[in-house]
Amino acid sequence: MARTDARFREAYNKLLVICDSMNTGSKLPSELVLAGEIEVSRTVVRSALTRLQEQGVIRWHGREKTVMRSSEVNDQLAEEKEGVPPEVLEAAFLNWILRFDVPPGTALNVAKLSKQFEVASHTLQEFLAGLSRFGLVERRPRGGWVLLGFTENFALELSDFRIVLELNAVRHFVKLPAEHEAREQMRVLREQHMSLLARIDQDYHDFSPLDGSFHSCINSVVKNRFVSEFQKVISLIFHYHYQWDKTAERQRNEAAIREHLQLIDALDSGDEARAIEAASQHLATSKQTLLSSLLVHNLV
Amino acid sequence: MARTDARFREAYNKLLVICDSMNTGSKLPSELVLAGEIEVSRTVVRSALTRLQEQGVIRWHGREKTVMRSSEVNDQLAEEKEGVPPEVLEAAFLNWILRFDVPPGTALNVAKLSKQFEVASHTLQEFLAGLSRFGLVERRPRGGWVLLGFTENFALELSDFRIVLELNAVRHFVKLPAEHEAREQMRVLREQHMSLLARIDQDYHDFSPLDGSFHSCINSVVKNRFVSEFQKVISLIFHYHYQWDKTAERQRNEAAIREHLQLIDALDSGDEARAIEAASQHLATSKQTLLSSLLVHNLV
DNA sequence: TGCAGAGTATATAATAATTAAAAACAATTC
DNA sequence: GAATTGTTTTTAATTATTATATACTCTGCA
Repeated sequence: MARTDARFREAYNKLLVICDSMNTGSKLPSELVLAGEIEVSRTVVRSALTRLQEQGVIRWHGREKTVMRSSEVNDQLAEEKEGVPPEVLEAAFLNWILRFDVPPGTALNVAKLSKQFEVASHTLQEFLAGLSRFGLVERRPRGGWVLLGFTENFALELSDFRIVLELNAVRHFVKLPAEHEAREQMRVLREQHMSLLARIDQDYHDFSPLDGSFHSCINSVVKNRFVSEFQKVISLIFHYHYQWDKTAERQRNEAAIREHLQLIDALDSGDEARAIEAASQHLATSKQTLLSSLLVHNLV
Repeated sequence: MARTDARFREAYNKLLVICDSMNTGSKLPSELVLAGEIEVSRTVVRSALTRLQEQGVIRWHGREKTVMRSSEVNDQLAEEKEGVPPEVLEAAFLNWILRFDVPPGTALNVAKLSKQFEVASHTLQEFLAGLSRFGLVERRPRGGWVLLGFTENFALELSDFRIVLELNAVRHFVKLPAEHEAREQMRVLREQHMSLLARIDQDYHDFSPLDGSFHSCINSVVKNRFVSEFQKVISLIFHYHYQWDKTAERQRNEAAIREHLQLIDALDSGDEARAIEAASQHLATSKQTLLSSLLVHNLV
């Protein structure tokens, strides 16, 4: 077999529905109209029509396509489930590495991984090629891939890069007018931080999503495809690691909230130097947390 | 045929040489030793040995491999040429886009392009997957790729990102001790700039490589895999565009040299604010040049 | 018995071949 | 002559095949 005929099956079933919606004896529209309706090419419509004629649902002669009977349940062709979208694959892959603590230097087996993540092997191949741009995996001379990160160095460089990007975002942020959307959002975030701080003893687990919203709000002011692409990977990695290292989670989160509030105030004041100072402070803490979580993990 | 047997052919030819270096009647070493010597797996050695026996060059029985005759010219198997290394592919691809002015939105045909660049189609596939991380190409829903850049927006975002990275590098650079390798290099670059400035009227073409060395010297102080990866693409794109826009090249280059010298002095002084100021100035000019070169080109 | 090397089986990844789908083109009908 | 259908060509996704790598078993000798 070559590729699957999922597209054909889907088109066939949709055509059945169209036939049912019409009275027996009436004529179907032209191939082009049907193709437009089902959103496939004429070729697929034609092969579906051929099958319909074989099944006796229609009589097809020249440009006359007459509906002969309404469809039955077993006329339907079984449709296969859709493939996994790339973002899900990315999350699943990173999750796998972090959760099962896959060591750096591990050889990645494309065939095995593609089964594990339930994607076509060439999809995974492409995904790895993309990741190799981030230095997370590397192609071996004659076939195969190796996982390079998360070494301490990788975490260090990632953190440093994050700091560069986020300080840049802060510089943009302080220059925004008060009525800007992001400023609005930040005021809401400020309230949420205050609220969480008041009930930190019980609800310190709620910090992780708040942290995510906070940082993505800051970064949202930089409209840059390169930055966004990186931000996606960075936030995933930080997110997973935070979930991981449970030591002193309450204190850690409380301290982070206070740092966030300081930064929010600084951003509000429009004082760039102060904002950079507050952001640097917080990002340095974040970096330290990531590194120590790696260290703790490697000791286990 | 499936994959090429280049590896086998190479091994076979190397084995012929080894046989020739021994006297007729003497015994070859073990399979494992031969494999180690030729740097292939035992499997390949064994299939080569089988072929050698078929050709009557050796007699092989159990662990006895006796050399029967010395090789003739037509015993040699023709070896195919090596594939294209990935950096060359990257350069060739960008070159193609920029030189032939491939418009944004162009559908990329993997089969055709892989022939054009003389690489395996899956090599190109992987390469495109990598580029998609930079937002230069995009996968279409059902197969195929589209070229997204170089639109004006792409150039803008690229320039902005470059500015972020390079200002960060400058911040690192000013903190370096006087005896640091990069400082040393910068002193040499300063001389080269002065020298070129003196003979700018004739030799203004020589600026492009000097510009490349200058910027890569600055960026070399940031040891970060993410930064380096981006820098590679960025410098390629800027390089190509500069070669392109020939309007006022002499004046443009002279002005750039003066800006470089200002930045070198500022870096030398260790005054961060001054260095950032000089770098911003130069990078802004650079950005403008890139944008106007795009504009000029689109008018043609 | 231990071990070095030979033989065998299985796994993996690169590529060719195949096929579904799309698009381009030509022919036909109203 | 416009719309529609029939046919051919092109394209890329996926499978099948094969070269290569590796893991494992077997054998002969010290």
